[in-house]
Amino acid sequence: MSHYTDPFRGEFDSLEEFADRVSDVLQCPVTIEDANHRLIAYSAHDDYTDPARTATIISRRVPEKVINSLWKQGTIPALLKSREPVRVPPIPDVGLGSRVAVSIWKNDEVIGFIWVLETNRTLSPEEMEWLKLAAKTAKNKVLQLYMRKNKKEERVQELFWKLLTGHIATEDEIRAHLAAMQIPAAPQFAVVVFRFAADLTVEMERQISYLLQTTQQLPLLLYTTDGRDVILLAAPKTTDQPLKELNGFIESFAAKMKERFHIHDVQCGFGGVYGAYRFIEKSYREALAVLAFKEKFGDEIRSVYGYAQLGIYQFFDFLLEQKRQGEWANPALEKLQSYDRKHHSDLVKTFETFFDHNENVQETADALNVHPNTLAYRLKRITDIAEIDMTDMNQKIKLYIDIKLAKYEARG
Amino acid sequence: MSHYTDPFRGEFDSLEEFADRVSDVLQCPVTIEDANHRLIAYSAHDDYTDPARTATIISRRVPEKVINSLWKQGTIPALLKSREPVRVPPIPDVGLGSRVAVSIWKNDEVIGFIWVLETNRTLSPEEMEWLKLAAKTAKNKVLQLYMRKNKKEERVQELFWKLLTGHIATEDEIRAHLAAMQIPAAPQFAVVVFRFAADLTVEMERQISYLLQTTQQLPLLLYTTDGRDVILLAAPKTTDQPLKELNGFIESFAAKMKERFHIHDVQCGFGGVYGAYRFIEKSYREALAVLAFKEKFGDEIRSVYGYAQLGIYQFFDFLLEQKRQGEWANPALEKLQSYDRKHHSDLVKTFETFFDHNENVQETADALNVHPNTLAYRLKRITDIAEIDMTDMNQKIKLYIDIKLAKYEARG
DNA sequence: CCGGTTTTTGTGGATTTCCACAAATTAACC
DNA sequence: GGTTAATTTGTGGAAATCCACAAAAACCGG
Repeated sequence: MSHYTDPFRGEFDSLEEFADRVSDVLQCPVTIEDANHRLIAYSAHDDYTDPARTATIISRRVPEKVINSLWKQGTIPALLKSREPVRVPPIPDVGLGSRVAVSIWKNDEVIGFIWVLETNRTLSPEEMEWLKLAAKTAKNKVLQLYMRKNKKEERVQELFWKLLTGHIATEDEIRAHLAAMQIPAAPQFAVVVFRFAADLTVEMERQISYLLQTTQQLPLLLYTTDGRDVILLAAPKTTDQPLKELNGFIESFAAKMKERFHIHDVQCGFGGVYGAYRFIEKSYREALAVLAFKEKFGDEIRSVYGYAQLGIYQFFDFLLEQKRQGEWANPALEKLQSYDRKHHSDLVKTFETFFDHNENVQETADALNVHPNTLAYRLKRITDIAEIDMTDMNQKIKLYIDIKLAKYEARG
Repeated sequence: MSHYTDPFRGEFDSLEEFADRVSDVLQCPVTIEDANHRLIAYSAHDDYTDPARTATIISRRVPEKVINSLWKQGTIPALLKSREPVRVPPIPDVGLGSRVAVSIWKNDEVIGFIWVLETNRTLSPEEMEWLKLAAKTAKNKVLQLYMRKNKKEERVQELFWKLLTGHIATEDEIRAHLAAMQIPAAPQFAVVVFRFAADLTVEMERQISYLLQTTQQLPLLLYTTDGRDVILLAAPKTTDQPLKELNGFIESFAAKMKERFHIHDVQCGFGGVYGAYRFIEKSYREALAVLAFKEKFGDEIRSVYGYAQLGIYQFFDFLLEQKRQGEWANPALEKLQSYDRKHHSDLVKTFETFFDHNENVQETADALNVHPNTLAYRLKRITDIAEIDMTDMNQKIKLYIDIKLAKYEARG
């Protein structure tokens, strides 16, 4: 094929026009997406599209489950690796018919995709080459869009930082700014922070951004990064169980980071869920607090992400301060500790573990590798030595808190 | 009988001498006690005494169990009412042989007792009259002792107040003062405060003092009063389970106040058990804190006396302060509360009660008058509405604390 | 007042806890 | 090194919890 026969020569006013042209050439419906699978353009005069394409056009983004399938099935990894068109077998589960795709490149980076739906025909090898050519031709247009988006993105990030640091005071002012940036209002939201093992590289940032953009579990209003942190403003859809939603999102995000990009070691915390924008700063501080605690109490609160689930740790900073200045003694704990030292026993740890496991005898015994009766014996011993009443939740709680607080202090 | 034949005429150098004289006249062992059953004097040249008397002389006070028997059996009440001698049948349980007793009066107040042990004889009516006369004669001598004791008592009380208010700084200085007042050293102690319904009357003060003086459950180093408070420095004998000892003492004190003097409505609190005198002030403050909490959380901590048993309430003042200045929100609690308001339900109370009863299903269901399954249902409801995980002690504790804290704030 | 939802109570059975007692093992102290 | 005390493990039966399912009863919005 020579460039003399290039069917995509000439000027195109818009990407829509270009999509139509490609569609004309290949006699198939065509969709153009950016690197994050957001719809950029699509060919209009098609008689047939599959459900996946319809959904993509309606919501202006590829449905997440479709993206997931394409990842699992290997199409997207292939597109990210090679500039060659890739044929995608149908995936009826997600309403995806047979299609051919190619990635759009700028230097070494993929900045978009062209999808061709093979409705009632199969592309010939020559047509596949044309498609490749189309991808090259699309590059500049897509890039312009990219630049515009990036500019906007920068302004949005600046706004986000102002919110995170509490530099915009009134609710109305915040609303005005957000509206100006086309950021939709949300009845409630929380700041989510992902913290990686090391400072983010450009490559990682792209991968993260990709994951976040393609996530549809819950709307993400704002996004920025800071050193090794990725900071989001997430808006749970239900007022009913927002925490559940956030937890689900975080776990799936972490799972995907691992699966697709082999990045482990992602910590995460999110602050309180609030309904007024002026609490963004607070939610951010809380998210950071969660991360700080996770560093100190790694084991205990591994599966905790939300500030609300931090439970008693929420006021540990206060308590510690109190403990340090005042004479905060817990004779019960001291007695147990001195007993442990003297008899090389593990009463404190036993009690702590017992509570860590929700006072469940079986679980605790397993965790400590002892017989349930041993546990019972030790607990009875604790009641005697520490003079605490195991039927009095109040006293038990106090001891538990003091144990954890001592740990916190030691690691402080 | 005329006063011409008064066998107790003349001067006596000491009460010992007088006791011997009475013993000579009545041909029986004689013991003289003050109003609080402390030994003042006893006749020396007796061939036989019963175990109760021996014990009294050895420890310079009547054993508590003997006093208890004499109260139960009616002797002491009788002596406190009438100036007539009273015959006491033997009480073998406490080693008490048959005896005759008479009270020593000053105006309308009993200031002491004379006990005559009927070893191998029974006093004749005439001898009973002599005994009555002896009581009259003893009055002045006993009174002198009383005055001296009161003077000393005043100085001791002054010292106690200095300790309670932290006006003596160094440990050595405190030790010196206590030694000068003949107050024995103790390895550990706590400040105990009894609070009565109204300001103490002279009469009540005497009764309280009587009870405290005759208590031998644990040594009381210092004693004073303040409005409706009686303040003690108590020294538990065992370092092992001092709290148990203190609790026992308090409960028996309250029981006796009720039984013997029909005084109910005695609140009590005691501070931490410390080993250094400079902590007396702290222990006192803690005791007062316990009483303050008991006023607000009457039901919940009815059976709590010790600061150590206050558990989480210990840091409630502090938390409340935080809550009031910062924005301390618990979305979980708020959701529950709003649900309760909307549906006229009792989820918050249910959870609170559940924890008050140590997460015991049966007990809680009884306390709330509902079926155990109802309780289970409500708890499940709570997990959904408040989005808290009932298998996570940490979150449960946080909610519990916030519930109690809200209560505390409301009553603050 | 009706129809659907929420709440309460009931039943039964598998599982767990609780308790008391005892044997076996370990630690501690002359 | 031997003896006592402390700790761990085992056994068995009564009691309590947990769970699923279902029938009442109460509540609510139209």
